[in-house]
Amino acid sequence: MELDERKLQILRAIIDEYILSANPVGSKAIRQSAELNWSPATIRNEMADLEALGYLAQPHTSAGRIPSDKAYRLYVDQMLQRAGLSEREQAILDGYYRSRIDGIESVLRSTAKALSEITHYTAVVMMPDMAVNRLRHLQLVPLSEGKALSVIVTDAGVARDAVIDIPRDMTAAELEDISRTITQRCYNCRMTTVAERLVHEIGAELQSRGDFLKTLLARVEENAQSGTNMVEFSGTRNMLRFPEYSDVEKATTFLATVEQRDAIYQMLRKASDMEFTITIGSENEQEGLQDCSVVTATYRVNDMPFGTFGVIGPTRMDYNRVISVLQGVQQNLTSILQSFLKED
Amino acid sequence: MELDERKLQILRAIIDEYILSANPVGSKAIRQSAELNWSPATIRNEMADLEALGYLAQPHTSAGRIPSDKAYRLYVDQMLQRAGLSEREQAILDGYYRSRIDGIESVLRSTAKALSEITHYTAVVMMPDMAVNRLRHLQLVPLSEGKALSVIVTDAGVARDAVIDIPRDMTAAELEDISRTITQRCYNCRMTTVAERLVHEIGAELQSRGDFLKTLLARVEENAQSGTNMVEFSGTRNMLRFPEYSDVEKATTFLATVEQRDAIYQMLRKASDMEFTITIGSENEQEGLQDCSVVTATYRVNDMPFGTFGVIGPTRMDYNRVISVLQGVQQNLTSILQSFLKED
DNA sequence: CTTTAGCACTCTTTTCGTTCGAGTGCTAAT
DNA sequence: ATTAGCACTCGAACGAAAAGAGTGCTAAAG
Repeated sequence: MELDERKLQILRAIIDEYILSANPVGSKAIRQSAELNWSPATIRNEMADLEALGYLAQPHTSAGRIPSDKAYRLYVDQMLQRAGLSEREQAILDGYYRSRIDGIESVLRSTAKALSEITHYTAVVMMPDMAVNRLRHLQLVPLSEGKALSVIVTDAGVARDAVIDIPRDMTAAELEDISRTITQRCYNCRMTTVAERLVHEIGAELQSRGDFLKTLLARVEENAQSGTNMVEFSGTRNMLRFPEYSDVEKATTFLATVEQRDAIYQMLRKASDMEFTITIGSENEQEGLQDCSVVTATYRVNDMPFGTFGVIGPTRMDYNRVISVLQGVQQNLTSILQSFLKED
Repeated sequence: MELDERKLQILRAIIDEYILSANPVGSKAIRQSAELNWSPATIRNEMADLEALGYLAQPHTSAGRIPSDKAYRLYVDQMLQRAGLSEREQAILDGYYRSRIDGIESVLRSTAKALSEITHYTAVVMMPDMAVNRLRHLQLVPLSEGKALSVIVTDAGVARDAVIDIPRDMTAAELEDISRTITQRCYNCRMTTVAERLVHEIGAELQSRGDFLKTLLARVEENAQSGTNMVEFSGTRNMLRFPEYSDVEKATTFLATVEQRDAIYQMLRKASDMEFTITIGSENEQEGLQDCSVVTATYRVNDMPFGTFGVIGPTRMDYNRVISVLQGVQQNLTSILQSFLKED
């Protein structure tokens, strides 16, 4: 049995309708909503076939059909219709971008908020991954005896800080000296290579402080990739509006999954090779997202993939709109970040 | 009609029971659970009195009584029994504090997580308010033509950064120069006075860049108090577990209120005068928290109030435990921060 | 005068059977 | 190959009845 044109049309109509209503859709409903001119009986026959092929499922004998994950997969692979941002959507986005913007992270946070407001799903953004960026400045600021704050600034305009231990006899001047030396020597090095370079080139120069430098490097590296707080959510509560989460139990597991930021971060990292990804229901490895779909987009600066953001919603999410919105936001985001960071 | 000893005992028993069960409590239930030796009839009479006095309410004629906000107020004012952290609770807290700690903000985030795990309510922490802190370092790092990143470090070990516009002809050396000058001149000034001082003392020195300095100052000031992301929540989903939020509608409004971070931030700021505050139900000004109670504690470093954290839960929260936990956490937090930042 | 046993009453919650309706699969006619 | 017709299935909605929890009041007991 093959998927002929009619079966596809019917399947599509069912998916469209189900996305809209969240209710199992029957043969009559389809005919009306999609203006298909076959009789309900014919449609029923086709639906039985589609079920046998695994594209549809029936919650119980006397209910309509709901699309399976396999159906959504087909839908997004073959039936997607991309559009741009609507005027209203662009306006919302602009609104967020017009407000105080004081760095990449705040742009990204605003992006998350806009995304969740526009789509009414849960939005998630990954903060830029420092590993691919280049060092612009390292500053060690003395705090108290034995403690200092290390601040790293990258070419992407991202700063990260951490309290570190320093030898008790280290002076402010010495810290300043180390800061300057490292900054000069490693200027424009990728964060991943700062450590090597330091060991090779500076070792001799600052030899007396070898031990300290080693721990410092370890901290810098750790700091650069620190996964905590590397992912920001917005609109998690939107999920509660959907009938699939009217059961508080389900809503709670969803929120628990999301509060587990690490897992989501890993997911986005994996997605960061691809310009777009769509992961449907059971395709999600992450436990607790099996009833969700995740759509991601990766933004770039100077043609380097920079970070990933996305939308999480029920499997019956409006893929057309979500993909359109993500694409639009991706463009907006790219151009804003570009204006921050144009190569000089 | 007065509140004699018996009425108080009964009221207390009702509150204790209601906190535990969330169900209206009747005259029999009380007698059993609290081992009060009056007959149900007597207790009923007293309950009628307590209702007349406004301490109890009846959802409907044939139900038990539930405590009013007024009752909780009496309860927390007169009947609170503080205890320390239990061993289990201290262990949870230690667990969070043992993990990567790379600065005040991460300590605070861990605190929020621990608090929500320990209490099973929603925890909230306010990030330290820079206004009271002193400048340790200001660094301007060039990013691209016309853009730089300004980084401020305070004596509290907190760094804030913002992308700023700079004159197109400004060189890296000049930026470095300005950074050094400001750092030297304003070292250990309160953030609130940095602006003044700059205008008075440095104006002459860096006069040619007067305009730039003015905008820079404005940005610094704005940056120091920037309210965004100044408050961190943990365990908002815990609220869904409580029967008072089994209605998805209510849960949604709660989450919406919380996602409105500004309002909560203002609330915590107001609470930051007091070592502890307890705000019960309708006492909350914030719309959407009328069915919640908020308990806050303020942590100090070097005897300066530094920031505030707290717990949000249903009005029938376990005030005894929450206050005990907050007190314990406050002590732990104070000693950790002190170790970071001891005056030198 | 206070306390308590007893009881009728109220109001919600639960249960259970019935009906209703949406949708199906099959059969037979077109 | 398509479609009209029809019997059948099964959840959702409804409603009456029963159960249950708790009260307020009255009158008796301490």
